[in-house]
Parts: sequence; C-alpha cells; structure tokens
Amino acid sequence: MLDQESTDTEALIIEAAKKVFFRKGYDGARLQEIADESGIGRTALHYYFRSKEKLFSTVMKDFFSETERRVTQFDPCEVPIVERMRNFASSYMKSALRNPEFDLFMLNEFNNNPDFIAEVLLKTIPVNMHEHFIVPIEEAVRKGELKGDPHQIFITLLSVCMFPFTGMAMIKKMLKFSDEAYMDLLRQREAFILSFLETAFKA
Amino acid sequence: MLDQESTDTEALIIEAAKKVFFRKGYDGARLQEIADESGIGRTALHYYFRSKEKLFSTVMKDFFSETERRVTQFDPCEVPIVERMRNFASSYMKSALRNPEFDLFMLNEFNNNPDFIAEVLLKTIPVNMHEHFIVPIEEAVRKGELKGDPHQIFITLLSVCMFPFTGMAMIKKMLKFSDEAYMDLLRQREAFILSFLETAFKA
DNA sequence: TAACTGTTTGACATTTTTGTCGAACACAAA
DNA sequence: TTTGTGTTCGACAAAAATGTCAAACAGTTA
Repeated sequence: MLDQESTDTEALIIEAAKKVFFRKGYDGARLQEIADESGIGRTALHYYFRSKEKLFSTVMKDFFSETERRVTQFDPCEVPIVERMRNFASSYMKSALRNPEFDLFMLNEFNNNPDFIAEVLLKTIPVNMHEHFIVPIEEAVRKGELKGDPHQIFITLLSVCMFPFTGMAMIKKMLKFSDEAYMDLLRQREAFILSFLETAFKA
Repeated sequence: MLDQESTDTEALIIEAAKKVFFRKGYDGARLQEIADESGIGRTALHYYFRSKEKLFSTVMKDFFSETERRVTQFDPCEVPIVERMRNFASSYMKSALRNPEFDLFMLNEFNNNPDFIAEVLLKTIPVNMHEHFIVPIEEAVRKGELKGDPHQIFITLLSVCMFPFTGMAMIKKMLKFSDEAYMDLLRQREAFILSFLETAFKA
C-alpha cells in the first residue's frame, strides 16, 4: 500500500488513542477501545506500535510537539509580570478549551510517572517557571505592586486556569450543569480571570 | 478468634486500601499491593471483602462517614456569604491537609463513575451547593458587595482550595519543591486564601 | 482432649488484557 | 500473471490480575 495511507492510519490511531488515554488514563485505557475508536482491528495496533507503552509514548510526544500546548510562547522578560500573568491565563484558557480533558490526565501522569511526563513536557516548553514567574513576582511584591507570597500567587494563577478543566466532571455534577452550559461557562472564564487578576493580588 | 481482632484486621485493610486507592486510583490499584500494605495475604482480602469492587465501595463509605470530610458543617443561612466562603475555605484546607491525596482521586472518580461518588458524597454532606453558595453570591453581587459571575466566583473559590492538592505532584516537579517544603506551603495557604478572599471579588 | 469457630494459606481456576504469528489479502510493479 | 510489499485478520500464547476452594491453623469452649 502507499506510504500516504499508512501515515493516515497511524495518525488515525494516534488521534483515537489520544482521546481514550485522556478520558481513561493510562491504566484505564484498553487497546480494544482504542482499536474500536479508530475503526481498525486490535492486532493492527500492534503492527503499527509494538505495545501499549510505545503507543502511549508516541501519543504523548505527538501531542506536545503539536500546536496543542497550553502556552505556545512565553513573553520575554521585558514584559511586566502582571501583563505576563494575563497573557499566560489567556493562552492557557484558549488552548485548554480545545482539549478540555487533557488537564486532569496530565495531573495523573505527574502522579504516576512524574519523570516521564516532565521530560516530554519540558522538551517542548523549555521554560523555567521559577525564573519566569516566581522571581519577577517576588520583585513586584518588593516594589509593592503585588501582595502575598510569590509561590502562593503563582499557584493561584495556575489554580484558576486549570481547575475548571480538571474538576469539570465534579463541578458539572455538583452544580447540575449540562455539557453545553459548562462549555459556555469555560468560554466565558477567560474574561472573568482577566478582570479578576486586576484586583486579586494588588497590594 | 475474638470479634475484636477481626474488626481490627478489617480496619487495617480498609486503611491500607484507602492509601493505595487514593494514590493509584481504582484502575491502578492492585489487590496485592493492598495486601502487602496491610501485612496480610491477598486471599485474606477476599475473605473479608469478597471482591475488589466491594472493598472499594466499603472504603469509600467508610471514608465519608468518618470525620474525614472536607467540610464537616456548613454555616446556616443567616451567616453572611462572604464569611461563609471564608469558613468553607478554612475547613477545606484543614481537612485536606490530613488527606492530601484524596482530592485528585475524587476528581478521577467523578470522571469515571460520577453517579456512585456523587451518591456516596451527598449521602454524608447533604448540602445543595446552588442554594447554599450560588444564590447568596448572586444576591451579594446584586447588592454590589461582590463582582463577577456567581458561578465563576464559586468555581474560583473551589479552585484556590482544591488545586494545590490535586496538582501537588505537578507543582512540586515544576517548582522543584521537596515534599516537606510543599507541605509547609500547603499549611500556609489557608492564611493566604483568607487574605486573598478579602479583595479578590470585592466590587 | 475433642469439637467448634473464625482465620489464614497455598494451590488452582477464571477472567481480562496484552502480545505474537502466520495465513490471507490488496495492490502495484515487473 | 507473477512477484513483492505492506497491511489486515483470526487463532493462539502469555501475562497479569482477580477470584475460589479445601486444607491447615489458632484459639475457645464444652
């Protein structure tokens, strides 16, 4: 068969695997389900990607090398920290909306296999969070522009961005949101966060 | 053997199972590991609790009927909403510190089996979040005491409390925290949140 | 001590999931 | 049509995890 079609099948499998892995986690994912989702036989999975682990590894690398990153580029150091935090939140929310199930998956991977996921992640986003966020926040606190412990501020920034995705299932159930209604809420959240950041840490 | 000892073994197993389930999730948990952690044979698990599912179910019910709830009591409606939010955050942080691994586990359960976990949870904490938080926040926004969409405000409250626990592994890795240093940060977070709540949503 | 009860253990069975292999297949080029 | 290459499929093997059972065991009571 043509090389083209082969690549297509591979891509098809990777897409299907991505969905299933993100939904169920590595342990919960079943090769059979991935096969069904791709519309191919389970044996073909082994033909293209030797084993579950190799498939997983490929999926992860593919995911991070795609445009699917939470933040594609970080501001240079000249940009004031408060603006940088805003941009981070904006990029994050926009990206996460395209893959709402990824965040919880990622937290689990950090729990189960921190080294692997950290390596894959840092390979594509080689940003030192400490230098890039903590240090500048410290400085802003010293100057009296922000108030509070720098780590706590940064963690709060992460919290308000990520949690609505990681906690999606729980919040929907608790507040009786439909899938569509909750997606709407997520879409509106960027604006909420930006306005929230105006006052949240102001000294 | 005495009934006393039997109960002790059961309790021992439940404690061990709790640890393993919270760390690994239902899918990731292995009966062998639970047996090892309890210091008993794997077959004895089946003697006490027929199956993995039954054991899990018992663990969950036990956990929620214990004092291990995130918020043991909610304020009556007379208490002003802002103060209620503060109390919620305080209780939550204190409780979560005793079981830091539970939160991520719970989010996963909500993902995998929302009905089961919601039922168990609501059986012990029969609080309607909408009535208890959303409606009063709406009112406060109308009165001009708070600003922003009520749902977004409530989700933000949840975020700043829960995320530091659910995202523990990720944050530790990202910011190069040691286990002890991160526990310290968590202990200091209650105070941070309380001061943060003073300004975050003020109109 | 003998009979009884609840507990533990090891050997085995079952189920679930993953992995392998060779035959069949489709299609293109010789 | 034959040969070759890459792909698919079904049957089967292996591994991993859960579940069952009867025999041994440890105490308690008659």
